[in-house]
Amino acid sequence: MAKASIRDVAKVAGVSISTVSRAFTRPDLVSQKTRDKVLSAADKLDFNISRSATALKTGQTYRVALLMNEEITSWFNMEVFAGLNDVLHDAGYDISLFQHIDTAENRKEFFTALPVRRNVDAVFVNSFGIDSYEVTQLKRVHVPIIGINIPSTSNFDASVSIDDEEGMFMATQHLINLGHHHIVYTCSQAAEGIESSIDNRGRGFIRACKAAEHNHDLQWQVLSVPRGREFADSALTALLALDEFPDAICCQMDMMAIPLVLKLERYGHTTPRDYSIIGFDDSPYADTINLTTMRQDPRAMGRNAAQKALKLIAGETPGNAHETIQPQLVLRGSDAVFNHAR
Amino acid sequence: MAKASIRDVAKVAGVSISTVSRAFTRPDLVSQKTRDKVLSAADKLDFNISRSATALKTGQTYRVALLMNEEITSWFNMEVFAGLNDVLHDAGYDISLFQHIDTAENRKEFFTALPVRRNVDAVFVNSFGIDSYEVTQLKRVHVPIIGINIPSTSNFDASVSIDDEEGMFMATQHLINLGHHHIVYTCSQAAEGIESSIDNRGRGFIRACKAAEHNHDLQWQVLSVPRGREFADSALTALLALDEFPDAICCQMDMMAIPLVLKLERYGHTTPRDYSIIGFDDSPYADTINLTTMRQDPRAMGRNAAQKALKLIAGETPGNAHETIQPQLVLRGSDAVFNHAR
DNA sequence: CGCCGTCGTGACAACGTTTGCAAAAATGAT
DNA sequence: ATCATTTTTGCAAACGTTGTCACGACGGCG
Repeated sequence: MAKASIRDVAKVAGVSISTVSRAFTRPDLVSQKTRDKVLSAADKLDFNISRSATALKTGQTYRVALLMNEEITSWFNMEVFAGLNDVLHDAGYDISLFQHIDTAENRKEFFTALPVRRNVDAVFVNSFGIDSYEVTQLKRVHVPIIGINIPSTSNFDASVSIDDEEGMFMATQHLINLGHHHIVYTCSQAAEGIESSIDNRGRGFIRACKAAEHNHDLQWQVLSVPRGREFADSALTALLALDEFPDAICCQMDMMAIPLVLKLERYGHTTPRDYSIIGFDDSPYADTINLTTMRQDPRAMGRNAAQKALKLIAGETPGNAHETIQPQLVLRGSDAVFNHAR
Repeated sequence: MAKASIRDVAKVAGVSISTVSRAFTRPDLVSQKTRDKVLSAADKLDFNISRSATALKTGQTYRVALLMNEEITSWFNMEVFAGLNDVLHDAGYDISLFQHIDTAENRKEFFTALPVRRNVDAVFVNSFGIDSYEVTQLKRVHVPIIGINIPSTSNFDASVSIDDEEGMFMATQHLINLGHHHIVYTCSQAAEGIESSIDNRGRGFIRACKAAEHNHDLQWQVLSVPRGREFADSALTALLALDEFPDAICCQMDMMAIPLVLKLERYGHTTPRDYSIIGFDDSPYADTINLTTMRQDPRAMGRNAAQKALKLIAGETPGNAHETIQPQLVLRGSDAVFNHAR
């Protein structure tokens, strides 16, 4: 009862096991009448097709792996996951998450043992840098590899990324156009050795500032604080320690910008009255606190990546395998034309 | 090359397939020398044990299902997921998420077809009410069912829940003890037909108020707004429309409290100067905005549930199958003794 | 020197599906 | 009716493992 197989169903329905199999996987190939018999027998016996057996026979596991480095519950990661799930769930796929790629040890172990090998049909690498040895190892799983926000995607079968540098360039330019003279970029330090695509944002900031400093009377600087739980507080302290408080702040991400806005308020710095601030992500609460920010849509990226994966699994080549998406400036209330009167 | 089987490895290593199998699953049973031969052959051939084949043979799928109703990326759900993953990943299990249980249609389909049947070793039901028909159906998967924050858990094999009613009772009592006279409870309306454990919080609020209204000069009311994206804004509007602004607000959840604190500020209501407010969850940013709240630890709940599941899968009975956890009052800065002078 | 226990290994039969091939049944045209 | 199609069905051989059983080698013991 608890474990009926296709054989039992066949017996009860009075047909062969092939017919039962077809009734489930290729219903168009069996007559209406037989299908009904099979289905009701299956219902009676609490039967469903076993995915494991199917996987064994067909070679398709109907699983994919999502590798991630950062905190598993981060807003961005979960949206990507949801996007993948939107597409893959309907296609009959399950997604296994691998978060245990955080420490150097765990990484090493993961890329040596490759536990996903022969157990997934595709691998998604989400938002962390990976060195050439790791890429080489990963290739040994012999399934499509899709990168999401990965610095160097050239080695993967497909990828979708945000244009981090261009996005921050635009954000910075917006601040400059508003007439600000003293802009600081706050970011948390890059992890040792591991390059992340988020680090490109700083480059965009610097490029925009350098491009503008000839024409404008512009003072700019980068404030890099240690990564970890307290990075927003560290940034706050550093900001307040500055000789002169800036008239604009450009944040590496909303998770930096949001606490900053809230806490600076307590020190008498109100936006947009006293300074402009811009975030990056358009994450939850950005809207609530009226934060101007660069929007990226990680869920859409997930869906996009999933579609590419499905194509690759089917043996086709997706149209534009490597896609770069431009983030969009979302104007809200945390920026304003710089008041020269001050 | 891309798909070596245990047979190929056996050939290269010059041993039988049984030995290869044992080298992986019961390494203690094969000699050091043979194991090395096998492992190096496996490495050469890019081989890993196929989970599907193992699952087929052993009857264990090494997968579990996590059913959820609410928005997949909600903080709470993701923390629960992370907690499950903490324990289950190490035990060799993968977690498949089922979010497509949102509309009545999808629910019906899910509980009729039971796609998880024969494909998982356990089912977790996370934070949504489920009617008796659905429970009956779910039982037909014939694997352990573990509830997480489910109103009536009696039908499950195990469960872990927050004591929502008692938690909100405590929160309300705290507000009353602070001397507040006019307390409103803001919540989003319960979904039609589907009872959620979160709805118990309202009962705790009412109970605390009723218990206190004889001794204190207490005025209280429940403000229930339509569910959906805009619920915090609706609550804000309703609050401002009140004849008299309350001196204390009790929120069903942090996601209600946080926007309220931020937006009320703009209307000149500052906490704790003008009113006290208390949340429920201790979600991200609660700390940033200094919100006093009832903390629950969903990640720990996930781990707890996972351990129970592992026991059940192994055929044992977990110690206390049904556990209720008390949330804790986290005192921060959004509450104060009511200033009678006002 | 024979007996027994232990250890390491191999043979082989499952586990529950899918699928190519061929046979049987139903349908249509004459 | 007959024959030519087309639709529906059954047979049987995989797919890649695990686990039971049995066999040989080895060492200790009487």
